[in-house]
This record gives sequence, structure tokens and C-alpha cells, in this order.
Amino acid sequence: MTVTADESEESVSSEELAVWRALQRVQARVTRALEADLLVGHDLALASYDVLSHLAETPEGRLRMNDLAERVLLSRSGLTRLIDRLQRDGLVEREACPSDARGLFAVLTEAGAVRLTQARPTYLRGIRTQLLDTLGPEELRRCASTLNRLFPGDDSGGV
Amino acid sequence: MTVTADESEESVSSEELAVWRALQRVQARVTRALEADLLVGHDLALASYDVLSHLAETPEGRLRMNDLAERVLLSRSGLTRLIDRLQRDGLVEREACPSDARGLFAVLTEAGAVRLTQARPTYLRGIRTQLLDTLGPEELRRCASTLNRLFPGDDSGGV
DNA sequence: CCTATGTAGGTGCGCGTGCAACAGTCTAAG
DNA sequence: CTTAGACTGTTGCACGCGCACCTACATAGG
Repeated sequence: MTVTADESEESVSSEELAVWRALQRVQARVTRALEADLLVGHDLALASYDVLSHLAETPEGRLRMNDLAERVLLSRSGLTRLIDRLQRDGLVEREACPSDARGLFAVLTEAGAVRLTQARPTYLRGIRTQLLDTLGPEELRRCASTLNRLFPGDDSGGV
Repeated sequence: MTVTADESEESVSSEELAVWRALQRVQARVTRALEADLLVGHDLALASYDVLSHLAETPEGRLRMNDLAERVLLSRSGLTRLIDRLQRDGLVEREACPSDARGLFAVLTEAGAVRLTQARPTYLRGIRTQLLDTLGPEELRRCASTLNRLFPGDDSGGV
């Protein structure tokens, strides 16, 4: 088959395409491993962990819904439901924003902080074995500099 | 807040964590851009494009369901429904496997090949603007070598 | 031959997600 | 003060996905 239309224009080398495909595969592999591990070990979805994690990185343990949605890579509506679930489970609470009557804070509860602390080792171990170990230290360093250049001021927060 | 439990064990530097998070963000950004562009431009979901693309890279334009599922990063059941839709739209056909009565081939139709050819420029442009342009040529080269080392013999296929 | 184990693909089901639309609120221009 | 436009979070809806389970077939071991 090999439908080779007009490669003259809009060319992307097979090496470049391979980069994109590898990116997809790595992301899928790590994501699924983390999802499974967190689920069986702590009854926590990866998206839920991400929310707790980002909240915990905040000095006050709270974040506006919109802000949080961007950080955890979710649509606003998606975050609304996710916070619904986390609130139902007592891991997060909603709190009104004094300065803006439209705004709501998602705020980490004590139970949420505990749950996060319990789950963190599982999460970190997953990243280590699925991603970091497969990269050599040299490649890791290069990736870090490249990625941090693309997203300046984003390596904040801990662990 | 900053729940800093036991960082002694299972440590992952913030630089390493940033790598993982950046990976997620890049993947999400490119994926959503491609999905949107392909949808408005060619009424084609990204997953559908991936299927057509992988089939077209095959000499006979056909692939076993299982094999295809692995390549497009979908569960077997997920691929079943996706092929259902593509077959309904006439872009793909199912064909029995002579050597194994359990097996089925997903085979690219002429209409599927045409649709792929139409959509390809949109797809490649998306990768170019969302991913490749943001990486310098030097970083691109490094990523390629790193990723291709992690997934040897996977840069086959065209464009 | 016949049985046991593994594999290929499909189905029922529940769930998480995004899009479009909406109400409430803020802000700026007249 | 009023009004137009932008923004925040939520909801109705439809859809795509994975998991668990199932059937059909393949293959090895008796």
C-alpha cells in the first residue's frame, strides 16, 4: 500500500514522526502503569492524585477551579465532576472566594493530605521504573533542560 | 501546606518530576490540537487517523486486530468499536485470516486511503507547529536518538 | 483422539470526559 | 447608573474507552 502522496510539501521526516509516536507511547505506558498502581494500592485514580498533588504544592493547599483545571490538564467541566467525587470522598472541599463571588477554591482536606502522603511513594516509584530508569542520566538531564526551556518557571513545587 | 513526608526514600528530584509533567503537557497539547484540526477539517478523530495511518504503512494495507490495537495504543475492545465505526463509514473492512480462523484483518479500503491522503497534511502540520517547531533541531536530534534507542526498530513506515 | 490451557476478537456495562449552552458575576464604556 | 462583553463554574448530553466476561479456535500433552 504505502500511500505516498505529496511528500514534497509539508514534509516530516520519519525520524521526526518517530519522536511524536514515541512520545505518545511513553506517555500511555507511564499513565496506565500509574493509574493501575494507584488504583489497586490506594483506590485513587491518577487524575485524583494529580489534583491532590497540585493542591499540596500550594502554600495554602487551595487553588481556584480554573487554575487547577489548567494544571491537571482537564477541561473545566471535567474538573467540576472530579472535584465532586473528591469532595464526596472527603479529600477536598469547596470554598467560596472572598474577592470574587464567581470564584471557588478547591481546598485540600486533612484526609486528602493523608491520602496523598500514602500514595506518593507508589506514584514516585511508578515514574522511576516506567520513565526515569529507561532514560539514562545524561538523556534525563538533556530532557530536563529542553523541557524546562519550553515551560519556564514550572519546575516549582516538591517531589 | 507543602506536605513533605519522607523524601529520604524513593526520592525523585523536582527536575525529574518536571520531565514527567512536561511530557504529559506536551502530549496533551499536541493530541488536542490534532484532534480538533482533524475533526473540523476532515471529520476524522485522531484515533481513526492513527488506524488508517498504521494500515497504510503496511505493504498490504492490512493488520491483525490485535497487532493494530497495540500500535494505536488501544485496548482490544476499544479497537473493536473503532473499527466498527470506520467500517460503517467505509474506510476500513474486516477480512478473515486464512491461516487462523480466529483472526481478522482490518484492511484499508480505497476510500480510507483517499481520506488518509486528504487528512495527512493537516496531521503533519499539527505535529510541526505543536511539537517540532517548539524543539530546536539539536534537541530534536537528541530526542530522536534517545527515543529510538528506547524503541528500536519502530521508526519504520513513512511520513 | 480428547482434554486443558492459551489466544483472538467481541459484548455488556459503567465511568470519565469534552462540548455546547447556561446563570451568576465582574468590568469597562457611555 | 446602565449596559455590553468577558469570565467562572456548573449542567445536559453524547461518546469513546477499559474492564470483566464470553465464545470460538488453536495448540500441546496425555
